[in-house]
Amino acid sequence: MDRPNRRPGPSAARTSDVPGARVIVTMRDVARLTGVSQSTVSRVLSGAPTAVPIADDTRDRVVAAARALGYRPNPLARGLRGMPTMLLGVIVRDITDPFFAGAIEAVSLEAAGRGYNVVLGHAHGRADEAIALYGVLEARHCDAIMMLGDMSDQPRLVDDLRGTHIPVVALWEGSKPDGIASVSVDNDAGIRSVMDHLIELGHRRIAFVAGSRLGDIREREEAYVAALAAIGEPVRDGYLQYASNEPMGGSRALGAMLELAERPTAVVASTDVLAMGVLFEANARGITVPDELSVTGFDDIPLAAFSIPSLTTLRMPIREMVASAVALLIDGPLDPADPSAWPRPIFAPSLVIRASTGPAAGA
Amino acid sequence: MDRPNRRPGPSAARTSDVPGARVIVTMRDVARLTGVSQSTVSRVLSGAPTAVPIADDTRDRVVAAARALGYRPNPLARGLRGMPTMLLGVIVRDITDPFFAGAIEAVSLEAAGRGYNVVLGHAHGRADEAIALYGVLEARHCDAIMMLGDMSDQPRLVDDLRGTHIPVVALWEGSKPDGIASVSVDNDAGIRSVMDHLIELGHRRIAFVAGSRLGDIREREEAYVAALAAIGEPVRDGYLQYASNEPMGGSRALGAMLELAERPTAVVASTDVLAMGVLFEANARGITVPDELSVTGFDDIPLAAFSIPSLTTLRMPIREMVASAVALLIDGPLDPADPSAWPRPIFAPSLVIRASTGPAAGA
DNA sequence: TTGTATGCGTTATCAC
DNA sequence: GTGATAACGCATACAA
Repeated sequence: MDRPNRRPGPSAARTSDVPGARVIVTMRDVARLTGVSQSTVSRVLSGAPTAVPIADDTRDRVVAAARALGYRPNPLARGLRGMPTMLLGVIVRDITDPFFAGAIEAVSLEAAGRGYNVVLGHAHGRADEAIALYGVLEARHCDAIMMLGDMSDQPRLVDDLRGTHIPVVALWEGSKPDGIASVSVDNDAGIRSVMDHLIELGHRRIAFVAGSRLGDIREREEAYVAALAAIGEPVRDGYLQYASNEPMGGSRALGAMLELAERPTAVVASTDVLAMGVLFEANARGITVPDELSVTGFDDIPLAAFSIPSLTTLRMPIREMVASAVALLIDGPLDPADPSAWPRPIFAPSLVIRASTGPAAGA
Repeated sequence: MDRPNRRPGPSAARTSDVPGARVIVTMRDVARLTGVSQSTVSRVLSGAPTAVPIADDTRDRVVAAARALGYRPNPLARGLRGMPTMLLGVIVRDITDPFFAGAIEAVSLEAAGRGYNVVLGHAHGRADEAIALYGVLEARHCDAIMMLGDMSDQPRLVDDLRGTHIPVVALWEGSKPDGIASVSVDNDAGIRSVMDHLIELGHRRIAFVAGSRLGDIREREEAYVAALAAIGEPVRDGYLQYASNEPMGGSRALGAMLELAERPTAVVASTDVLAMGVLFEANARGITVPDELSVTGFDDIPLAAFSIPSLTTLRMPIREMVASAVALLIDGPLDPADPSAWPRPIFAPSLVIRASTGPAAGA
């Protein structure tokens, strides 16, 4: 006999206890107070619609007692019994990326609307890998898991996920199939539309800043190369810069580009955060945007409309994508037996033209 | 006999199963395969240092079997037994605030370092209130709870928290005592130091933009008023603007201030996000920062160094504060019996002078 | 050194 | 209508 839990005594949970040291009140406590059996209490309190009819009188008394004692169901016990935990696991690479922060907000909202809570696992960088997430996963303590961003550089994690028995869906992992259901954005269409926009403005010397968000970014990069090829332009030396997804990355990338003999007249950044850095660096070097240099981003983070000048970018349909992912997870037609039949919705971003793009100098 | 869990049969969890439909393997499965009892498996696998000695041979076989079967401990069951869940509950008002995003990152990192995972509860706005957090709290399913930002406009939530039996600490709630342990920042000292900085630069007509982060913001506002009083300046009409904590808020606030007959020469924004909006609006109206207008923020979010011009602000010692809060929670000297003895550490922000502040025009 | 038995708080399956 | 009772997966007091 052992009782690791603090529990002062059998007749605990009196109204006036040591303040701040409230006690765990279980169904048995409620049952004792009501004078019924614990299983009756369960029937009343578990919310199971009407498994069997219950006397109104009994029900009322139980409810009253439960309230009086301050009864709270123990989700651990419920979970152990196989009930849904109403927890949605979310694994994200980087919370500090405003884009993902917005996505988390959207997930959290969508989840709340369905009565779910969000458990956030943070995949900070490669190093910590699955460690930080282990609990969240092997936990199987969430009813479903959502991955935000491409984690394919963490093979162990992806394996773990694939091996789990609860539904998993990946958002923004890029649209390669890897045995995980996914909801993605049409990066190719997005980049094509900014490129078209710039080309229409007369730009030909268009550079690109790739970021560290992996899957999505790679697709954007490829789309950039393809779009350039489509108008018969080469990817000039130094026009394709790789940076970590921070303002500093964009700043450095532009710095490098400005060293070039043939400077670009436009820079397509693969994320808004990078674009912010590009704008900053341009300003620091006395280059006027958009007169001397056009700049575009991707994501349309909240601050994109307030950069100087405001940023032309691609708006991500975050809410729609998140809603779609949550639906997949919860209303879940994700038949484990046939992953090839899983839907893989793809959403289109929309071009938002603001003040950071203009006609090419001398066009 | 009921079994809500999917479990194909006793000898399940074979290596080659239906892919994607893995099975739940328990200690009993491991025990059966090893030929020992479930409790021996528990002793080996639970990691309890050396409750009692175990034969090396047995241990090895158990470990091997566990690995072969892909055994994962069930945290629900562990939790039910009263073991720590290694979960840290974090409740935050607004993830999309880059400051809080950074804080969450810090918490997540600090928690991971101690083997904890983070469960995020999102307190989006007043409306959803405790609802979204209910699970996280009454759950008592986290070992400890951390509140990020002032939630005092959600009295029900705060009550729930105070009534809970696990340690709770509030970060950035402002330093008013309300029966919850807290770690806060010295808003007064912070604002005093920017005000001193501006005053030294010759500014007298200094305006303030208050934001919606409640507790902290109120203190900053009071400090602003006090600092002005200290140099014998009144709070001029329209110099104290209230805005929601978004760039647009700052933008509108500056707009209003520019209508005034006596325009301010400096604007102290209560957060960096607001300051971004102020910078944007100033630029939109052709007002040069810092020549015609000095602008300051509070928080030092990552983008603050990359605004145009880069923002003079107060750096929040996030990591130190978070570490302190986590220590309080986990190494926890939080005696429930005596809340008045709880430590309430206060950290000082440091002034970071960048390009958005300069001498007052005509000084 | 290992096995047996018990209980954590629930839900679900029986009887009554 | 309601009350016993058996699990859920795990950790431990106790016996062997």
